[in-house]
Amino acid sequence: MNIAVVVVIFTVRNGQLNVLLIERAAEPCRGEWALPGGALRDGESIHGAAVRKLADETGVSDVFLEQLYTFDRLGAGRADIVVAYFALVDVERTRLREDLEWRPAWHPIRNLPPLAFENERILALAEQRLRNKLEYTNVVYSLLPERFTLTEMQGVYEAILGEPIDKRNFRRRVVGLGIIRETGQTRKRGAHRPAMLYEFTSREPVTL
Amino acid sequence: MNIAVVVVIFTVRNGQLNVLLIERAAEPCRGEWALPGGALRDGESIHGAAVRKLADETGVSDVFLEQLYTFDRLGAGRADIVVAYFALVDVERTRLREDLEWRPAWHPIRNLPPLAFENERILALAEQRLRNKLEYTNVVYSLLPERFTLTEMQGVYEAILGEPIDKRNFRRRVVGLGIIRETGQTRKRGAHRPAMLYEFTSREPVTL
DNA sequence: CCAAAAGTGTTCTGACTACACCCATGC
DNA sequence: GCATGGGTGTAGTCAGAACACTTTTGG
Repeated sequence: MNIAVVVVIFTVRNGQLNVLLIERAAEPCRGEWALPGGALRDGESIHGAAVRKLADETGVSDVFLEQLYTFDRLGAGRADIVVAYFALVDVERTRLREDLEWRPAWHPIRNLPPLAFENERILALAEQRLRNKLEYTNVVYSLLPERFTLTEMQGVYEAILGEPIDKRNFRRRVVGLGIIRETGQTRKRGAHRPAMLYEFTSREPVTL
Repeated sequence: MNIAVVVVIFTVRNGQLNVLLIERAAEPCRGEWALPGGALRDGESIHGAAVRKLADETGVSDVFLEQLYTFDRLGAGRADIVVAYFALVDVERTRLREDLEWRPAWHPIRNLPPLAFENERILALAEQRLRNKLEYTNVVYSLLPERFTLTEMQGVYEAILGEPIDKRNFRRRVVGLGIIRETGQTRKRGAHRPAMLYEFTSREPVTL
């Protein structure tokens, strides 16, 4: 039996939800795009393999990473069983590999190229799970830098949910839930009024 | 790589949440109890294996069955990877095998024997998932017969959530959500007023 | 003075909670 | 007539949704 791990790595970039894909340089499906992944190494746990893959592709490791679902018989893939994980990263912290052979690149989830190995199924499930988790957990911490403005945070929610949110209701909710707190510092950016900087009260996943 | 499937089969019996366990007749862990499961057969999908295991042990097949989580390195088990499923059955429809070698039996979840292969971890996750699903899906359909009284349905909720529920609020909620409808028929049982029989509007899992 | 983003309150509605009594039946 | 479970209504509270204007800043 052949087991592989794939990782759906999400980020928010330019106000859009993006996912990391890799252009396959080898057969099968050369030239198509696919989620980063690969076989388990000897003695490696599945979670360990997901952590490794994530770090390989983005250089980050202390982020939200969770098992998503286990598939079998995906397309014409080599693996019989594929354990999918999903991760959330702040795009500013990532350094993508500049590999000629296996090019990684961010793709807006609303405008994907054709994918290999039925990766669409995995992505659809991951996106749905992400949307759900936004509502009842603090996972958004993993998509933002240490300090951020409420407007930036709201932008992340809007990018993922795909619809505008009322500013005042949003502020009330997130502050009221206690997932963030004021730092007391402000940031000026361009010709704007300075904005209060916030931080997360917890950088571990918490169910609200 | 060695892959196994296990199935957490829940039912409600005597007002308590129960799970189906099997006493192991073979090494390793002979004499301990464990969740039903086993290796994948040749050419079988993981979902197919879960369906087969469920049918083997209970005789039912048209019930709620969903993938739960994928574990690795569980205890001293034979399999490297264990894909866990969970199922909900109406105890009245089941026929347990009367096997001398592999005795299956219902166990109240609040009073379990020692389990093999860290099956406690799987059970804890399954129970939590079940409680969550009760709140936002109609999965309870799979724990009740075709026709039932509201009191019976409420008893199932109370058994799973482990706390009493107000009768009037419960009725308002489930009827208001539209997950059940009146059949127009009533049932008399003992020295009681006849009770309206209800049925589920859908016997497929539905997210509310 | 203008453009751009930050910040701020109130009202309405629907959902959930808590709570107590009468009814139909079989024995 | 009594024990058993079936059935019903109301008031209070809270969370979420809708909604528009003023402030600070840099250019």
